[in-house]
Amino acid sequence: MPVELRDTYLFTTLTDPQLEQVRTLSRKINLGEDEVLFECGTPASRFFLMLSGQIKLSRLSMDGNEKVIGIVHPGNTFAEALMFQEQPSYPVTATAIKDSELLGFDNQQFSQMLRGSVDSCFRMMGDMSQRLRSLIKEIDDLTLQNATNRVAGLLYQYQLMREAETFTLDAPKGVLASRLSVKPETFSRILHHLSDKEIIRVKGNKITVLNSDELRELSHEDPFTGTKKINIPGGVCPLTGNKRCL
Amino acid sequence: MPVELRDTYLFTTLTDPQLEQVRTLSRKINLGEDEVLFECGTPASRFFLMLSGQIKLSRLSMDGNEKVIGIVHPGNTFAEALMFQEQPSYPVTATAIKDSELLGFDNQQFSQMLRGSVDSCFRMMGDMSQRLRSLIKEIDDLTLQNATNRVAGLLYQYQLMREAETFTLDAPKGVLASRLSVKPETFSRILHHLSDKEIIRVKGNKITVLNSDELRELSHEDPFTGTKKINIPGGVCPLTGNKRCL
DNA sequence: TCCTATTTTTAACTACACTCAAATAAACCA
DNA sequence: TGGTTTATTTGAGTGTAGTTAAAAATAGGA
Repeated sequence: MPVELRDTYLFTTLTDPQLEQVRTLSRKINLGEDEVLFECGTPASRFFLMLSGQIKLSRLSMDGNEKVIGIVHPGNTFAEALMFQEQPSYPVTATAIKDSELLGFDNQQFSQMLRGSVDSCFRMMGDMSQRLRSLIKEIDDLTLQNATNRVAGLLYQYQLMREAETFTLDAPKGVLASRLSVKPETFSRILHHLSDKEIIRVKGNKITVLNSDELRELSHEDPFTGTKKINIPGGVCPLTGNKRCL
Repeated sequence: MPVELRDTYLFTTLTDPQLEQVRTLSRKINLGEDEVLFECGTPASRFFLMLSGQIKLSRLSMDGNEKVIGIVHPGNTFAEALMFQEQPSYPVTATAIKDSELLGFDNQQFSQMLRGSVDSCFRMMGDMSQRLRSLIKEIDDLTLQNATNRVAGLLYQYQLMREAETFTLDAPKGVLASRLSVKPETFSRILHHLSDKEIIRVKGNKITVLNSDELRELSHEDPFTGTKKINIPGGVCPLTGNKRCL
């Protein structure tokens, strides 16, 4: 199904004329695999809505190591938060990892339109708030969880999203590894290890979850809220009866 | 100097009557050292402005490890982004590490006021955008920089902010260590090591920078923009002539 | 289909930062 | 002031994930 402008989180509160205005501001962009949309450090004048394909957002360290900060899927917008900075520059490089179609929106013009719609401002703020939350979770993962926890967490998320025991990893393992801040070799070893313990079965990029409970346990995620379990002294989550959750 | 409401980033665009309204919504809060303002996972109904003291924002892993996500200083607001979530709950625990005074603002009421001021919405979005950027930098630090780089980065930031070769670490070393996701022992060892190389001199919590260039080099920060240097294939930062920077 | 290029896996080894333990230093309070 | 607690430092040993290298599997093109 094609992505509809009005179904996009950021645009749902717009009136028809506003939506039409937004449509006229947008420019269609096509990217081939491995093509770069923008590079880290360059001035940011547009933000984007994915229509199809897949894009990775990444940073490169001085010694040449790449860290994938995020993977963008159809229906998602990205780089919109930069609109509100003085002299915005992209903090990541965006590279298509599949042939992709997207819409680009001019920051200035969109910002102008936002001024006419407090509702859209609130949408935007909800969106940014969500992103902040997920980045905090990410920092939590990086600092308080080990590599196995993170891999388990990824697989558990896949299982929840696909609502199936068997699913396909939709990005190359190397990219997923970098997303988790783990080397490809380590990622491979961990998958193997989880196989040995009969928690999952791996066949190429197809994964079957054999023991979902154990996987969730390893991922330190809360079953009900789908969020990270964290230890609060004496605290119990009012929703789940589990230890209090984020 | 006491913190003035109208000098606070979030409130500077408010009109006098709006500011007065905000003032009436605020409630003064006093915290003693080690007192907890809110706990991770509890429902969030207010956000805060620091007037004096110091507060740490932290998370606890299942096995009891603490990670300090941030340290809040007078003049800063925190937890305001939660206002825009459906059923907001604090993603961190806030604990005073010095006796502190703050103002609490009711989310509902403040949100209502925001609807009357697009300018303030834009302030808020600028604020959140900034926070997003700093969290991305944080993830960069955690994944692409080693412990020494991070400690050097912290010291370099102190030096820039204080505009002095000699400065005082304003939080216990253990807290700073956790802020950097490093164990206190490792933090201590790295300071010692930097002393040995005559890059800094350490005397209790007083640090003197002896070799600022070397410190900056170790921190991988860009001298001009004050932001992280990252490697972009073939790219040079137009501002600094350095490798392109974030 | 073969051949090449890329990705993934396996294996042996290494190192950075952690753990554990104890000594020292600093802060706190009676 | 002395005595207790807490924070910091130092030392020795360990483990997790990274590095290096090479084999195996997979994908892609002629």
